Amino acid sequence: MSNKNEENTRKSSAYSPTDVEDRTYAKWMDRGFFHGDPKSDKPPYSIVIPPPNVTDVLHLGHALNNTIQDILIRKHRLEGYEAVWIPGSDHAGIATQVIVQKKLVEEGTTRRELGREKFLERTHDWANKNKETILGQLKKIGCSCDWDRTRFTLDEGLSNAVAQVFKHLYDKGWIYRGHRIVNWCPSCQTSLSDDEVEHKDFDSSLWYIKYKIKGSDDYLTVATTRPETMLGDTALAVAPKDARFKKYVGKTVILPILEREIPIIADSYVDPEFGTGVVKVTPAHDPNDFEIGRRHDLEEINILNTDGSLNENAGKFKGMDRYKARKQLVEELQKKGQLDKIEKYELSAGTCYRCHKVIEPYLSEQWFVKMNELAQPAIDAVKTGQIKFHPDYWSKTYLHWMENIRDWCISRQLWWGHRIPVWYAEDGTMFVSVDRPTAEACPGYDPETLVQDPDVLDTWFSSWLWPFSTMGWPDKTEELEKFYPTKVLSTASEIIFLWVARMVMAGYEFMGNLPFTDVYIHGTVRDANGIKMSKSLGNGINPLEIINKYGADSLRMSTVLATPDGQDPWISKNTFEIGRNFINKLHQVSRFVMMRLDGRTPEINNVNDSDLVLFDRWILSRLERTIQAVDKAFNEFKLSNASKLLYNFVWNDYCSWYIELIKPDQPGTPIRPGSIDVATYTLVQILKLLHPFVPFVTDNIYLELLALTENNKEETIQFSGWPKTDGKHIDNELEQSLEQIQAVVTAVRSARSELNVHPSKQSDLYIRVNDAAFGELLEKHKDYFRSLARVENLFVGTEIKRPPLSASAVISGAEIFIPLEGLIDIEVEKKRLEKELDNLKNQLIKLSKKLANADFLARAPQEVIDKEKTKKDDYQERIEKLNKNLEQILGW
RNA sequence: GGGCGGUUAGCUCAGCUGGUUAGAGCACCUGCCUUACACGCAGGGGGUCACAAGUUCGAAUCUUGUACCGCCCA
Repeated sequence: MSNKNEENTRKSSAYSPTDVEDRTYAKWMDRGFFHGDPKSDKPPYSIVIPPPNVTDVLHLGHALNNTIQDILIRKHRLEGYEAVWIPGSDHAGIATQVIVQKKLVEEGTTRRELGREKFLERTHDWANKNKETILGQLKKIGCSCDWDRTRFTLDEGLSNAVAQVFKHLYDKGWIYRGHRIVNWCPSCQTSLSDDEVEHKDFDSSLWYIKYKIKGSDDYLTVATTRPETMLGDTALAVAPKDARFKKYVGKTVILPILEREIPIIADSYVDPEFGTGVVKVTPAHDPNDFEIGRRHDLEEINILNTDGSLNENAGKFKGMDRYKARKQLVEELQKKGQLDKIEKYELSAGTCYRCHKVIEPYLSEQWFVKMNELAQPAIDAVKTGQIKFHPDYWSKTYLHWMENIRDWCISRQLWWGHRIPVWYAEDGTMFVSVDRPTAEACPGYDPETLVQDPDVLDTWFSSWLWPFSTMGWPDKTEELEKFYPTKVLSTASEIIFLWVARMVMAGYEFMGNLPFTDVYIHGTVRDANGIKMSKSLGNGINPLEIINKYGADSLRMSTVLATPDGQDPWISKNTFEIGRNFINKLHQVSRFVMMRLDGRTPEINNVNDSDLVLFDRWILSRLERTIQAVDKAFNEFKLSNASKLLYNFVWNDYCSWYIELIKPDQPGTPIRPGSIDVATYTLVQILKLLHPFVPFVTDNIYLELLALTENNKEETIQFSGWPKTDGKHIDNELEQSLEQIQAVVTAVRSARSELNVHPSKQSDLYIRVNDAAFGELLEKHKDYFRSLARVENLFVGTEIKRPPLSASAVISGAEIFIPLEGLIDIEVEKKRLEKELDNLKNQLIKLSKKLANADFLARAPQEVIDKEKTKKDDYQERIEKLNKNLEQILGW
């Protein structure tokens, strides 16, 4: 078998995409086809790319996401919109800085040794290199981005936008600086916003620590998941109404080990049901304790250094890592008899979304954005349907977050990013300014002595401006005028909060309008076992590897076909064979059509309705139906559906039936002119419909066809117009007629195959029809379907007699006989008919029961009852005929 | 603990405004290098639609509950 395959591959004319695709893309770029012109009269259609992080090489998730966007862009470009897709990349603050820092360590240095300026130079170099690679990869996929508009979140223009926004919000009182508990990543050594924290479950313990009450031998026992934070305790708290502890409130306990004296307080935050009913209060290391601390005016003792080690407030544990300190501290408590017990406990702890290490709640000075007022218009936009999510259920997730929104911590203790536009004088006076304040802006101070805030802003503080900052905001550009708001934002669900929601808020606040009207949320790519593809697991598939092997068109088509709308696709390497096979099919059928033009000029845009036979009208009907269905799928953002509709239309209707039907009986004879015209016209429509999905192969075939016409100035399919349909070719009756013919063909094929008749053997065919009209239909078109059923002579009529030693088949409205003297095996034929008979009898029993049910007859709509009755009659008739045929066989 | 998805053929998925003999691709079996395509053609086998109860003349489709898988939030 494998030898045979190799042989076939060798002499195969299979489509080979790799050479075609690079050449084609270069031409598209050269001609500037992707440029969106703000001066154009065409209606605008714009998308901004979710900027890939400069740390990311392209993975299948990007391939999917960007294929979706390219499909939408190309579809609308075809439709006559002025389409623009703005590309770019994100500086990815923490992620990038962490990687570059690691490299420095490998080189035996650190960022602090290098200094801020040098470090930023290094990082820019590294980012630039990656940017090139990533954008190059998008080009390989075929993305039709407007590359002249490529932006980077740390661009001068975008940086200016960021500073403007900061000042705007500060002036409005919506940005403030505060001493708050934030999420601290000791590994990345920066704060994180709540949304950058991922909760994970860990097997951990609950430690029960005994605190001795001053001036008594009593102890209060406290359960904690982080015993080392005890060192920062400044109170114990109980529920105000808890009778067990009422007598202790107001007294003090001695903090074990450090021997500090701390008060016992009552606070309604404490849940008397949880643990022992007594909690330790560590205002500097727990957000709830922080609140309690503020209410009771407690001291806030920070015990951690920025790297997660303990500081001087931790006494003898100073300098020790948090986990090492925990172990020693627990041992010591045990020795002192102050550890009551240890219980197993499943702990849900926050981890850093970049390095995945456990974060620490940490008290520090940070910048925050007040979100409540920003959120309101963004909530309304989704509630009123101005912005729609696809699938719709994501709007619930979005609204839930928005309605419970919390202030956004935007400062990061990093170097890589937009520096916070705030300057301080020595006396602590603060100036918020887009650039270093001028002398007028800081009266009484020398601007040169002002020191800028050392921190940078959250990466997302630049990303949330992306839909308009990329178009030149805050300047009033013609791009903004033409292309804002954008149409669709396509992304995975992970960044609905981090990014999508914030863009909506920024859109309303700074542009006074929504940033996009539709949010398309696609699934997350998983491997063949359903595991999320990730770098660390090494189960990812490199899109470039797939492109090299199968071509970008295959990658795109396969990915879209395999991605159920709204669900996670499971993709393995052979998923891509589907696309490859399909593209080859398209290539082959195009070759066939062009070969069979026989010098005719191909029909590109119109078809002459006056010279059509049944099959021609049928494929046109199917075509229009498909166009309508595809349009509907696009309107509903069901791209996978659209791709499947096209796949089926091309493979089944067009290739398997239509092309086979128009092939002449005799090899070498030209195809009927009317039919070859319909074949080329339909092919062109197929190419247009498929172009968004498989841009390379369709553009090339289109141009090959065009080259055969006189009107061959067009250089690409991209602006050639999206197929339109007024439905005038749609004809139900016609489609039914063809289904009848297909039923005959299938019945003959099935009988022959089951009787093991060699495909090359031709045979006669006798068809006894119930009514003359069906007979006429078959008679009239017999030349067309003869070859499909390997028929030599065809006899049709209502009075046809069964020839001796013939195989038979019964379909609705007709009996089919195939004389097979010498070939027919009576036993096999008998079994065949019996099987079919069984099948029908079972169906008939079910139907009869249904029709005997008085309730059914009384309550079901008449239409349904009639349908069932007709069906019953049909089954009964076929059973009778089958019985008769079977009897005849037994007589042979 | 709360919310959202999912559970249909060996695998990945359609079908879900209730009425079809429950479909497709891959895989499998049989035959075929048939005038584009073996990355192909033709034929075939394979599913009590997770489970339970309910609504209904009728449920894969609607309701409720249960189980399991996944995601998000706390």
